[in-house]
Amino acid sequence: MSPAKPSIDKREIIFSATIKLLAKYGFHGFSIKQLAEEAGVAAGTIYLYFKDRDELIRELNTQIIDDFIKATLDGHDPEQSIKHQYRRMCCNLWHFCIENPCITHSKAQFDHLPPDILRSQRSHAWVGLQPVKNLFEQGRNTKQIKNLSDDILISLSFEPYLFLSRQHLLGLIQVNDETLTHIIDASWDAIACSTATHGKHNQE
Amino acid sequence: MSPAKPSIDKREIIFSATIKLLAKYGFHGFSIKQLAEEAGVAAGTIYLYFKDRDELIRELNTQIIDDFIKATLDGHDPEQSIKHQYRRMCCNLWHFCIENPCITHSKAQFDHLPPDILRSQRSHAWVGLQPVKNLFEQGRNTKQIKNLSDDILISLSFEPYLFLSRQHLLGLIQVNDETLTHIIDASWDAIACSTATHGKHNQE
Amino acid sequence: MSPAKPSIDKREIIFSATIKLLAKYGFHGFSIKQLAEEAGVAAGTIYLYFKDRDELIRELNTQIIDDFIKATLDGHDPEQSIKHQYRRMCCNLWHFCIENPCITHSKAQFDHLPPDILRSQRSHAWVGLQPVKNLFEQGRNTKQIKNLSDDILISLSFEPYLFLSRQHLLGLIQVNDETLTHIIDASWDAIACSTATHGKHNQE
Amino acid sequence: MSPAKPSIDKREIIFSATIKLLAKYGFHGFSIKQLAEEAGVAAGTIYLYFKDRDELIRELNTQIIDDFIKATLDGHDPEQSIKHQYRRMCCNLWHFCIENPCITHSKAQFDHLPPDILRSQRSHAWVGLQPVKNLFEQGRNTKQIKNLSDDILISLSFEPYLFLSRQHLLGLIQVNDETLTHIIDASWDAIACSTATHGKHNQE
DNA sequence: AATGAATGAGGATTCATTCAT
DNA sequence: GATGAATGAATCCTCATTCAT
Repeated sequence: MSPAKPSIDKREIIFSATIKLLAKYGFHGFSIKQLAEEAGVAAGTIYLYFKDRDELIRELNTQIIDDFIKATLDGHDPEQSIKHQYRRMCCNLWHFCIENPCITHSKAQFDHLPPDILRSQRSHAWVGLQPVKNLFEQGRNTKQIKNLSDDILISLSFEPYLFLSRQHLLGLIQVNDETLTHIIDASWDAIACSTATHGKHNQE
Repeated sequence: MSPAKPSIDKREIIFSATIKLLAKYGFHGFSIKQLAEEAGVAAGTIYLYFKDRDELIRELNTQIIDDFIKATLDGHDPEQSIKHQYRRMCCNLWHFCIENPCITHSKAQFDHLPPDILRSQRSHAWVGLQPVKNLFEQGRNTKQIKNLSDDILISLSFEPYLFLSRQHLLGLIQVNDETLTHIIDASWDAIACSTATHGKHNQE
Repeated sequence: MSPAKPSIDKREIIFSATIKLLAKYGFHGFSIKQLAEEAGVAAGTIYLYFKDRDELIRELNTQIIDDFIKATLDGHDPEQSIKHQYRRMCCNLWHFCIENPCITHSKAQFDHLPPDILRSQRSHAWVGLQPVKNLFEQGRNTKQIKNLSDDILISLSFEPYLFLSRQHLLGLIQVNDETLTHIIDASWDAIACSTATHGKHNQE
Repeated sequence: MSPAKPSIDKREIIFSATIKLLAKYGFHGFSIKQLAEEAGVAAGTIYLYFKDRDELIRELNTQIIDDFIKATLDGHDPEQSIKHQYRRMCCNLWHFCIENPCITHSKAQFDHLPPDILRSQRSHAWVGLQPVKNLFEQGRNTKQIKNLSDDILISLSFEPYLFLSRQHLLGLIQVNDETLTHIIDASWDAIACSTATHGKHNQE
C-alpha cells in the first residue's frame, strides 16, 4: 500500500489480473494497458515486478503448474491403495479446475507455446509430479497399471479432466458428482490392467 | 498466376500458408505480410478472398475440423464390430495427426478461442461426427460402451490422441506402432463396459 | 506520388525533414511522429524506407559526409598550386556551410556518436578525401606544408570552418568575404611551413 | 552517508556521475535511474539538488566550462611574452583534455545544444576568458597577433585542441609530446602575424 | 535529508487494412 | 484480379518526476 514499501502483494495482484484476462481473452488478446487497468495499477508499475510481458507470462505459467500439482496432490497418501490414490488425485484435479475457472482456462493457453518453452515447462512439471511417477511405477510393478510410459499414462488418465472441466465451465456439458465418479472409473479403466480385474472385483 | 486468370486455387494456397505459420508461430505470432510472403501473393490479395484476418482464421478452423473428421472416418464401416470401428478411427486419427504436423499444431491453437467461437465450432463438429455418435449410441445400447454422454466419451477416447500426437511431434515422447496398439486398447478400456470383458476375451 | 509506385523521392523527403529537425532539436530531440509530420507522411511510412531510427540517422550521416566532401572538392584542380587548391577548398567548405545551415548544424550532431560509429564514419570519409590527402602529401614533400599527419592537418585547417560557420549561422559572429579571406590565410599559416615564406611572398 | 548528515558533497557526487555517463552514453543516452545508481543515491535524491534533468545538465555545463577555463589559465602570467602565454595555455588545455577524458567527451555534447543555450553558454565563458581576451588584445596591438576578432582567433587557435584531444582519446590518432609542440607552433602560426616573424626569431 | 515505489505521458515500432494503379 | 505503398491506431516499454514514508 505505502509507495515506499516493497509492496509484496502487488505482484500477486498483477498475477491474478493476468490470469483473469488470460482466461477471458487468450494469450495475446489483452494489452498491458488492459492488464494495468484490471490490476488497478499504472502500466509502468507492471514493469517494476516483471522485466517484460514474456517474463510475466512465463512466471505465471510456472506458478499455475505448481498450483495444479499442489492441488492434485492434496491429501496424497502413498499408504493407500493405488486406485484410492488415483481417485483422490482425479477428484482433487477436477474440483480445482471447476473451482478456479480462470486458472483452468489460462492453463489451456500455455499448452500451446513454442516447443522449447514446452520442454522446460514439462521438465519443471515432472519434478513436482514425483508422487504420480511413484504411483505409476508401483502400479506397473504390481500389474495394477498398464505397462505404458508415464507420459502416455498421464495423457490417458489426467489430461481428459482438463478438457472436460473446460467444457463444463463453458456450459457445454454438465458433470455432477455421480457422473464424475463414473468418469474417474472410466479413466482408471484406461490405465488399469484389465486382466488384473478378471474374475474379481476392484481391489480397492 | 497471370493476373487475368480467376485463380480458383489461390484460396487454398493462402490456407496452407496460414496453417504453416499458425503451427510455427502460433495464433498471433504472424502478420498478414508474412502470410502474404509465405503464400507468394501480395498482402492486398488476401483481402480479396477473406474479409479480414478473423474470417480467414475462422474459415481455416472450420476446414481443419472437417479435415480431421474426414480423416478419422476414412474407411468407416458401420457393419463392423463396435471395437473394430473404434480402432480404425483411432488409427486414422493418429496417423493423420503425425502425418500432418502443421494441421495438428494448428488445431491446438483453435482449442482455446473465446467461448462463443468454441460453441459454434463444437456444433459444427458434431454434424460431421454423426457416425461417431451412432457408434457411441449403438455401443451404449448393446452394453459394450459405458453409459456416458457423447462429450464425455469423446474426451476419454479421442481427445488424448491429439495431446499425445503433439508430444510425439515435438519429440517429447516416442510412439511406435506397437505402443499405438496398446494406447488404442487402453483408450478403448476407458469407454468400454468393463463388465462386458469379465471372464471372456475381447469381443472383436 | 502514386501509392503503388516505389516512390523514389519519398526517401529524399524524409531525409530533408530529418536534417531540418536534427539541426533544430538535436540528435534525440525529435520524435518519429514529429519527423513524420515534418515530412508530410504517416509515421509508419518512415519504416518502409528505413529499418529503424538508427538506420535512418546512420544513412543520413553517410550522405551528409559525402555532401560535404563533394562540395569541398568542387572544381578541384590538382594542377594548380598547393595554396590555390587549399584556398578553393576552404572557400567551398565555407560557402557550403553557410548556404546549408541545416546540414551544417546536423553534421555537428554526428561528431559525437559512440566511438565505433565514429571510427567507421572516419574511414568512410577518408575515402572521399583522397584529393585532400594527395594535397597534403604533395605539400609535405615540397616543404610547403608542415610535416604533420593528415589528421592533425585537417584539425588545424578545415575543422575550424565548421565551428566558425556554426557560430556565424547562429548570429554569434559576423564573417564577410574580406574576413573570410583573412581566415583562410590564417588557417593556411597554421599548416604552411613558415620557413618557406621567409624573405619572399606567397608562392601562389 | 547517514541520512541525518547535511551531505554537502552529494552535489559533487552527482556531478561526477553525470559526467561519466554523459561521456559514455551521450546526452540522452542515460536515465535518471542510471545516474542515481552510478552516484550511489536514490533517484529522488537528485531532485533535492536539481530542479530537473535540464537544470542538472545546464549547471554541469557551466561547471565544465569553468573547469576548462580554470585549467587552461593555470599558471597564467601576463608578464610573460605573448607567445609564451599562449603556449602555456595550449599546453594546459591539451593536458587537461587528455587527463580528463570524461570531461572532454562531455564538453563535446554541450557544443551542440539549441542556439539560445549556446548563446548564454558563450557569454558565460567569455567572462572567465578575460585573460585570453587581454592576451589577444595585447597581441593585436603589438602586431604579434593577426587583426581578427576574438571569436575567430579562438576558433583558429584553441578549438582544434578539443577536436584533436577527442580523436587522441578515441585512439584514432597518436599525439606525443614532440608532436604536441609542433601542433602548438602550428596553431600559433594560425593567429600570429607572419610578417612579424620575417627576418628575426620568435620573440619569446 | 533521503528513499524508491508508483505514476502516466510519450517514445519507437508494428501491422491489419485500404485503395490508386 | 492483383498489387504493395501508405496509413495511423494500437502495441510494448521507458523514464522523468512525485510523494508518502
